[in-house]
Amino acid sequence: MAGEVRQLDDRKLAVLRAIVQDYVGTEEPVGSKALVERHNLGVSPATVRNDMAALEEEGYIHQPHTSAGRIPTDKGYRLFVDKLAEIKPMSSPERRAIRHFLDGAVDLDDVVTRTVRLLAQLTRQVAVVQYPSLTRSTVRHIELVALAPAKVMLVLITNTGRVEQRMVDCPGTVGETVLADLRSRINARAAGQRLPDVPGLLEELPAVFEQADRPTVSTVLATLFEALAEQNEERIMLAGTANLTRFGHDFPLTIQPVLEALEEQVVLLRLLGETTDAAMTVRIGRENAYEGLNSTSVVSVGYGSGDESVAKLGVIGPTRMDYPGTMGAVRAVARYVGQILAES
Amino acid sequence: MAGEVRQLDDRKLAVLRAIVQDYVGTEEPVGSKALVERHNLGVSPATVRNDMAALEEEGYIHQPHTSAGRIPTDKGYRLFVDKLAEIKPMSSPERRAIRHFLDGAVDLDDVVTRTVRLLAQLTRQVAVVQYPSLTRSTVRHIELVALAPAKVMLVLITNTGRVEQRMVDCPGTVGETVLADLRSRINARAAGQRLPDVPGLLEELPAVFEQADRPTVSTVLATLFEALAEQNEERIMLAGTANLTRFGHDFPLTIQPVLEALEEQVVLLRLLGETTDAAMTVRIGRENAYEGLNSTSVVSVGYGSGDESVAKLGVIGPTRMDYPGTMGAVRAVARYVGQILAES
DNA sequence: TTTGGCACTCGTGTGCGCAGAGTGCCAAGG
DNA sequence: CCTTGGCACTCTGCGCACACGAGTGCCAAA
Repeated sequence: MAGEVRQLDDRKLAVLRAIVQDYVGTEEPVGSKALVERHNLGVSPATVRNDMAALEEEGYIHQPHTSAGRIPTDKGYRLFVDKLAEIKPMSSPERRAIRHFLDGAVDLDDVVTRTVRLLAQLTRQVAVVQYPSLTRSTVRHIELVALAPAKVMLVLITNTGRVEQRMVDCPGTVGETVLADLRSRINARAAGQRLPDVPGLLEELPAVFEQADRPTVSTVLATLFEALAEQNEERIMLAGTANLTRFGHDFPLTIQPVLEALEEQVVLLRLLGETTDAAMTVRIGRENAYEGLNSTSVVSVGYGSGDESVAKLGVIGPTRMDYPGTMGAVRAVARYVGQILAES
Repeated sequence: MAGEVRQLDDRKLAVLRAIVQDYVGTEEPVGSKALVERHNLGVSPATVRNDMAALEEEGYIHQPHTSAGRIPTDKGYRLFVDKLAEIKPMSSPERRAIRHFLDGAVDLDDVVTRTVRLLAQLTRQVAVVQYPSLTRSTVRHIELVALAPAKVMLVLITNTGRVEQRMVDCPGTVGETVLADLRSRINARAAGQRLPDVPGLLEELPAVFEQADRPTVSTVLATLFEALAEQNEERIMLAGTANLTRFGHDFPLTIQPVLEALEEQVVLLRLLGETTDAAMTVRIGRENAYEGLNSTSVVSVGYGSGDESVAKLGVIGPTRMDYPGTMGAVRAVARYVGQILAES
C-alpha cells in the first residue's frame, strides 16, 4: 500500500541482474545458493532469498513452482535492459570481420543479403533487414523507355541504389521526341528530390505539353506517383530461421507461431515500424503487438546512408536472450551498413 | 538367391499400397489387423503378415522394433510412387480457386509470391518457386542511361518481365549520341533473342564504332554479357516454413537441418535443378543429394510460359507425405502459372 | 496357399519411493 | 533493523517394477 513504485535496494537490483545473467546462460531457473556461488555478492543465500521474495512481490521474477529457482519476467527483463545492462561493444577483431564481410558487397541486394546473414550469425538468432525505404530516399534518375507504340516502361532509380520499374499502357501512340522531352523535364525537376516531394513538383507538367500529348503525359505521371507512393513495396529480408531450433524445449508450441509471423511481411514491417527511428528499440515478450511473438523479444534500430535513417534492421529471439551482446551486434551492424550505403 | 528382383504378388503390392496410405494418414506404424479392417483385402491378418514379411525381406517396409507395426522405407515409397499411385487431379472447385488466386497478380514478383503461397497452402508443406530463369528467356529490351559523364546504367528486360540492372563505369566520357546509337544497335540485334545467344550476335559491334568510342562500347558489352551469363542470379522464393512444425515428434533433430538447407539458395537451386525439365520429379529421402534433406521428399516440376519450361517449382515435405495429392497440386499450380505467364 | 491359434517380444503407461534442489520461516546474532 | 544459519516443507525428476496390449512369427490344420 505504501506505493506501487517502491524503490528497490541496490543489492536487490544486483540480484536481479545476476538472475538474468545466470538464467540467460544456463536456461534453468536459478536458485539462491547457485547465485552466491557464481557472483560474489558478499551475502548469504538466506539474504538473497529475502531479496528474491521482494523481487517476486514486485513482479520482476517468478518461480515456475514452489521449490524451483526463479526466472525473470518480462518486467524483469525490461528493468534489466533499461537500468542494469550496458550495450556490449563489439571487440575490435569482430568489428574488423563485420567491415570486411560487408565491404565485399557489389549492389544493394548484396548489401542487404550480406547484412542479414551477418546479423544472424553474430547473434545466433533470426535477423531481419528492411530494404532502404523509398519514402526516405531521393530520386537519382527516372528513365522512360518505349517498348511498343503505346507501351512505355518507367524505371525509377533512387540514391540508395534501389530500382523500381512499372509498365505504362498509354492512351495513344507515344512519339519518341515527346518521350525524350518528358524524360528530360521530369529529371530536371525531380532529380535529387525526396520521393514524397516529387508529385508536387511535377503536378503542372502536363500543361507544358501540347493538347494531344497531355493524356499520355498524365498517364505516365500517374504511374510514377503510384510507384512513389507505394509504401507496400517495402521489402524485407530474413535469415537465421534455423536458429529457432535453439529456442526452448517445449518445441512445436513456441516455434510455430514464430515461423508463421516471419512469413508475414506485414507483421515484420509493423514490428520494425515500431522502432523509434535512430534509437535502439527493445520489445520484450508481451510488449510485442503481435500475439505469436509474445514469447520473443525484438531488438531493432534504424540505419541510414547519412545522418538519418532510411530503413530498419533487427533480430528476433527468445525473451531469454543475451541483451547486451545482441544490442551490441545490432548497433554495430547498423552502423557499418550505414557507412557502406553512404560510400556507394 | 533366386533373384534380387523377385516378382511381387499383386496382393503384396496391394498390401504395400495400403500400408503407405494408412501410414501417411495416421503417422503410426500399421499392423496387420488394422490393415484388413480398414481395407477390404479379403484375406485374414495372418496372410497379410506373411506378405508383410516378404515385403520386409525385399526392403520395402521396416519395423521400428519387434512387436510394432510396419512403416514404408524410401524404397517402399519409391515403388508406391512409380507403380501404385496415380496423381490425384484437383477437384474443379480447387482448380477454380487456383485460377482465381493467381489471376489477381499484377507483376512477375506478384505472380511468384502468390504461386509459392498457394502451393504451400494447398500442400500444407514447404513450397519453393524459382523465378523464370534468365537462360531460357528472351530479350525484350535493353536500355542504357547516362547517369554521369562516365557512368552508364544498363537495364535488361526479359520477356518474362524480369529486370536486371547494372552500373557501368566507362573508361571515358560517353557522348549522348554514341549512347543512343549503341542502344539502338544493341536492341536491333538482340531483341527477341534468347539470352545465351546474345553475346554471339553482338560480338563484332565495337568494330562498327569509331576508334575513340570502342573502349566504352566494349566495357558496356562486357557488363551486359556478364549480366546475361550470371546464372547465380537465379532467385528463389519460399513459403510455408511454418508447416515444418507438422513434421514429426522428434523435433529439433529433423527440423534443424531442413531449415538450414532452406536458407541456402544454392542448395535449393541444385534441388530444383535436378528436375528433368517438363516431367515431374519425386526425390524420396536419401535420394536427395543434400544430406540435411535425407528424411524429406521433394516433388518438383518445370513450368513455362509456352510449351517449354523456363523455371521450376516444387514442394518439400516429410517422406511420409501424401504423394498423389501433393503431385496433383504441384502439377496443377505449374500449369496455371504457365498460363498466366503466357498471357502477360 | 490360406488361416486360426498361440507363445513371445517389446514399447508404453502407471504407481511408488527416494533423492535433491530450493524455498519460506524463525530465532539468534551483529 | 538487517543478516544469517538452521530446519521443515514441497515440489520435480528419476529409477524401478509391473501389468497391459499391440503386434509379430511360427506352426499345424484346412
